[in-house]
Amino acid sequence: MRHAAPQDQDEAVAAIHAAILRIPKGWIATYGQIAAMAGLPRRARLVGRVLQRLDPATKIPWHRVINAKGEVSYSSSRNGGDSLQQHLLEREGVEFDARGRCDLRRFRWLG
DNA sequence: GTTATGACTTCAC
DNA sequence: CGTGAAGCCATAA
Repeated sequence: MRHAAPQDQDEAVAAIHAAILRIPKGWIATYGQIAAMAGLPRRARLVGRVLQRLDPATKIPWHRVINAKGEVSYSSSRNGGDSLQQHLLEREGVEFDARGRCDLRRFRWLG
């Protein structure tokens, strides 16, 4: 058989969603961390791609997912507001720097 | 088929 | 801590 896993990618996306949903409130996780706990060690980019393509009314706490720099990633065509994500995190107790960065070693979810 | 781009990561300077 | 370069993977043209 040539195709052993035709919808393998779909499972990966589902795993990413589950991992993000697993993040407790007031904590944050990086793309690489999410990818790793989802079983995708080298697919941090895939996580970002999934988050950009998910629905505007999703129940996924996408605002808890940030990059390795501890800052909220921004896109040219992101849907919604620019400071929305930071605002949501601040609401959950995450402190942000004046530059829009937070201390990863303090708020990063260990899993 | 190749080339370019992107909600990324990591190392080196 | 900032900037630059290389790496990895999926989507689009």
